[in-house]
Parts: sequence; C-alpha cells; structure tokens
Amino acid sequence: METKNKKMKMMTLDQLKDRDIGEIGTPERDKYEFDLRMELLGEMIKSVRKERNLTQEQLGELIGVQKSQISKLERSTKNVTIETILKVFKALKANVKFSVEMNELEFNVA
Amino acid sequence: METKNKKMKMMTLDQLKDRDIGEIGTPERDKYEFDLRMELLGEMIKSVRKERNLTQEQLGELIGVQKSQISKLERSTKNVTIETILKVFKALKANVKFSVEMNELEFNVA
DNA sequence: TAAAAAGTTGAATTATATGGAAACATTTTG
DNA sequence: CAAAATGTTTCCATATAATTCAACTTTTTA
Repeated sequence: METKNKKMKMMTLDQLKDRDIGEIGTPERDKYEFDLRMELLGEMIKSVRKERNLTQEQLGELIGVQKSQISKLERSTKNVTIETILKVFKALKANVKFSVEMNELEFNVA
Repeated sequence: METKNKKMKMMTLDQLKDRDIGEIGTPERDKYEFDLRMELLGEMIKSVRKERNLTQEQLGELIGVQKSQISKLERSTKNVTIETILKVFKALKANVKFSVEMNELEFNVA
C-alpha cells in the first residue's frame, strides 16, 4: 500500500490517464475525462489524508461532517463543488492550486 | 480596457489578493479567501472569453446556456461545480489545471 | 479468530448550483 | 444622441451536491 501510494505520487496525471483510460484521442478518453478528474480528486484526498495519518472520521471532525461524507468524497465519481474541495484540503493543510492555461499564457489562481 | 486586461494577466494571484483584500494573516483575508477565488475564477472566464473575442451570448451558445448564465458565472460570488468550470474552459479551448500541494510534494491533477 | 476500528453504501433530506425568461442597465456605434 | 449590442439582475423551476443516519463490509489488532 505504501508502495502503491508512492508510485501514484510519482506518476503524472497523463500517465494515470494513459494507464486508466487509453491514449489521447480515443472517444473513451474524452468521455471519461471528467469522471477521471473526480476519481483522482478522491484519490488525492485519500492520499493526503493518509499522509496526515487521519481516519475518515477524524477528517470529518475537522470539517464538521460524518465519516460517510468523507468516504463519498474519496470514492465518488460524482461532481463536486469548489467550496467542498477547498474545505477538505484546507483541513488537510494542503494547498489547492488552480490554473487556466491558454496558448502560451498562463494565469494562476491559487 | 486592453491595458487593464494585460495588467491583470501579469499579476500573480498573490498580488491580486494583497491589493484587493489585504495582507496574509488578516482575518479579512481568510474570510474572503473563497469568495476571492470565485471572483477570480469569474475574472478568468471573462479574460479568456475576451481573448477569444466572444460575447457572453456567443460563449453561451457554445455551451448551450443563456448569456445570463455566463454573466452569473463571470461575476457571481457564488460557488461553482467542477463540471461547470471544465465545461466553460473547454468551450474556450483553455486548459484547466488543478493541483494539490502538501509540503514539498505536489500532485498534479490536470 | 473475535472484537474493534475503519470504511462503504443506500435511502432520505436539505441546501444550493444550474438554468431560462424577461426586464433592466450599460456600453458601443452609426 | 438614438439604436443596437452587450451585459446584469431578479424571479422562478429543476437538478443535483452535500449531508446524516444506520446498517453493512472490510481491515486491523490484541
């Protein structure tokens, strides 16, 4: 598990994508693009939570929600609100960065 | 307007934050952290849309929503869903990157 | 291997994001 | 300045994200 985690951390998202849903350009890839993001977001939360040595219940307490909610955030393929993401990572003392890239320009929204 | 846009693009978010809501550590800053993010997200959308020379109505057509919806996304202080963000920037042919940073480690969710 | 701890799931509820329509306001342009 | 274009706001409906509770499953540990 530890090994698996470490490996994941070292993989770029593109590598994950290639592994999990096929090369760029295939219809499958486009279709699951968003689900993948959500999946990864869940994985991220779980990863960081583990890193902090917290149980879902403890993380829940930090935020003020039940453990079941954390579980859902970690494994759901559903859509999520920015507010929720920020709330969770703030509790985990992790920084969320957000950037929009267009051509050569890149604006960062941290 | 052109000048204003260019200037904004050149500013980092931290600069924007400092200018708009005060230095790090002040309660005001923490309090408006999320609102600010949303505000900036709106500004991003507007910026990129302008860059593409689209009206709100045109962008709306690309996505399949009314111009009023675009207006709301651009100027709302409200919360937004990941799906919505992706949808908008995809229409704008811009790339959204998402990353979570914790200590020295950084995982990218692109 | 049994008990405890941690995580998952489903059903139900509440809160709120998405969205349309239309009236209004602001900006642009001829 | 008047008309046209663009953007904003409000009211409203609908969809769905956030959340709880409790039962259930899986994992850990003594």
